[in-house]
Amino acid sequence: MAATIRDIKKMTGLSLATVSKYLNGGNVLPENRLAIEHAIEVLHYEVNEVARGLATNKTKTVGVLIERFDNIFAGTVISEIEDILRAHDYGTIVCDCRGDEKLEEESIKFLLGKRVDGILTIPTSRSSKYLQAASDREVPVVLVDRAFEDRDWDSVLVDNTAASYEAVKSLIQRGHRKIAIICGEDKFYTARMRLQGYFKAMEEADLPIYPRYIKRGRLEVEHGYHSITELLKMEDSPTAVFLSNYEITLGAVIALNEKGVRFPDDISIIGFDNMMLSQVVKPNLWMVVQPMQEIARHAAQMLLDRMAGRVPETTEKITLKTSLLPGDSVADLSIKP
Amino acid sequence: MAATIRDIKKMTGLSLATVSKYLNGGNVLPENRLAIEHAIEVLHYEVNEVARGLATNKTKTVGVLIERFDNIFAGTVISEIEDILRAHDYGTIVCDCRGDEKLEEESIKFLLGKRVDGILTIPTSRSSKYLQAASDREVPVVLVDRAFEDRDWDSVLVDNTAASYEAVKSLIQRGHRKIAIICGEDKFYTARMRLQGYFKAMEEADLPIYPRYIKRGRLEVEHGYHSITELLKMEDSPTAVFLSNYEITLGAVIALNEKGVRFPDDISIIGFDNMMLSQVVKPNLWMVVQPMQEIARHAAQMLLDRMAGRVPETTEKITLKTSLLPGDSVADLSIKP
DNA sequence: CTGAAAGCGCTAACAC
DNA sequence: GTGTTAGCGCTTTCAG
Repeated sequence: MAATIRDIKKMTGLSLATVSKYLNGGNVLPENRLAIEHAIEVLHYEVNEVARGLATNKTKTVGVLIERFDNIFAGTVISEIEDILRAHDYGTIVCDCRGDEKLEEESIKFLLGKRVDGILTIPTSRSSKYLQAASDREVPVVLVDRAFEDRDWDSVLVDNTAASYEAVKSLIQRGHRKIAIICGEDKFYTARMRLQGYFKAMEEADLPIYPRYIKRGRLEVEHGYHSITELLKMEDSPTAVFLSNYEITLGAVIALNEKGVRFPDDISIIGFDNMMLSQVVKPNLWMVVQPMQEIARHAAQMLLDRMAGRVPETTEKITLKTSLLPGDSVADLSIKP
Repeated sequence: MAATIRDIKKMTGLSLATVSKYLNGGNVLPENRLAIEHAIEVLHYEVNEVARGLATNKTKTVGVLIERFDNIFAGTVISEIEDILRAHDYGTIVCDCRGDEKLEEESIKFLLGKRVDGILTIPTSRSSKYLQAASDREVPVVLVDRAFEDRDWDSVLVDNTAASYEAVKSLIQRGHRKIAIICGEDKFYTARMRLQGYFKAMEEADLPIYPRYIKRGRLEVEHGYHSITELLKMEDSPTAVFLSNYEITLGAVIALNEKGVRFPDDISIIGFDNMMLSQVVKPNLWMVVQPMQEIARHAAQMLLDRMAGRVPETTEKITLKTSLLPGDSVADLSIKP
């Protein structure tokens, strides 16, 4: 059996309180300090975090709830978050809900049952109701990437509207007028924002908005694949398509490759979220890139602050900027009118 | 404050033992059962897993330690593992060590400090020494994807030698004789095994093995990029290259694209690990594909068994088979001699 | 089947 | 600065 604080009490002749105090960084006479350190060494003592958790009502673990793991955005962000939290001695318990709203709600309950000290989540549901349980127990929650409209929460987001606006604008500047967008369902915050950016850019340039050029659907490879296929089949095909999410981008590229449709010769495209993909594909893709590390850093820090009791008057919303990575997947129509 | 077992004791007039027994699925008089259930409902009672953990010396959490998260293989496997474990009421605490052996050892200590009931790991280090601490405390460990030669551990692997053998053999069958391999450093179990498969296929076909065609290096995009660049620069360039890992594949494809080297016209390639990539790239890549879901399922189940005390006489090693996904990235040299 | 009581390993008053 | 003591919320003997 592992050594306990009592064993080191016996070995040193000190009291539990003194040992505990040492363990928690309190002041102890130098000689006692040495004695304790010696005993710890000899007995291979290590704090039992569970017992400490029961006594302090803190588990030093945080829950991370996301849609799925095998996703470049989530993977990178979590990787970074985990590192930061561990450096602060927090463990990271992960759950993925696979886009299932019911599972998402259950996962919160699950994490709460594990008594996590805080929760970081990239929401799937449209409503924040599933977070109520955490809120009820005063477990701090920080939203990552997506927000809710039914209630404000502490969150770290990117300016999705601007991201999309700039991408579409750069298409317009290169002479494109028939521009399509393949995006997510309206239930996703990010999808709505990105569509808004599209509208803004089109309106600003006085370009007509055709509903047939707006392809809403699930944020999956299939949606990108089928939507771009449909766009290509139209009599009045767009000259450019904005692929407003990673999976969509992947699906669209696969479809173009399969059909032998060349970009930018036959159609121009701008993708989303994965710098690496931009280079793997030939010609290199124009890409909207999110500052994943920064997102992670801010989110982790915000949660750390909340857990430490540093709570601002109102909810805090941090919005970061995306960048637009140029490639060779957009034709410049303005030079040969 | 959240309701405790004592509150429901008060409300029902029953004893702690009875309530506890109910909570743990024991037999209780129907009327008492009802009373307890009512109290639970009213008080919003939920078991405090931390207190339970202290009493039972089980935390119902497992630690997962991997090299990195933003990696298709690890991401997919963990996603699956987490799902299975959660269904059994286990939480998953993740750590990534970023390929740092020291961090890897510390992470085990960290997980042990969190009192996980078991550990699942894709090792980074060459020696299993870092797992000793877990072993000492009799915390079950299951290795995923990579094994050690210094000691046997329970593990779920794939037959890497066969995977590689088949890939290289399929190149040979298509008339290739000058075949290169870009692989990982010898310190990685998987790298050694994959190289062995290459040797086996070459020897079997009586083909000479040139050291200059064997490019060992870090399992990163850069290694793939630079190695294929060097191979192309040789006077006596290989006609085919086996890219024995996902990052290497990515790097090689990027390099080929950048330099305008066409495959399979200028060089044939077979990649590794990501079906999606196979389709994103044009022409479609030949790919060695690992059964990630199966790996995850077996690993999770094995750990669940160990934690439940089902321990076999000797260590258990499960070896799964990979498959070879055909594409258009390999030229058939045998038809135009 | 139920109850009383001890204890898991640690923290946190509170006295000294 | 140190020791005593009383819990944290639950499980688990052992009687009844």
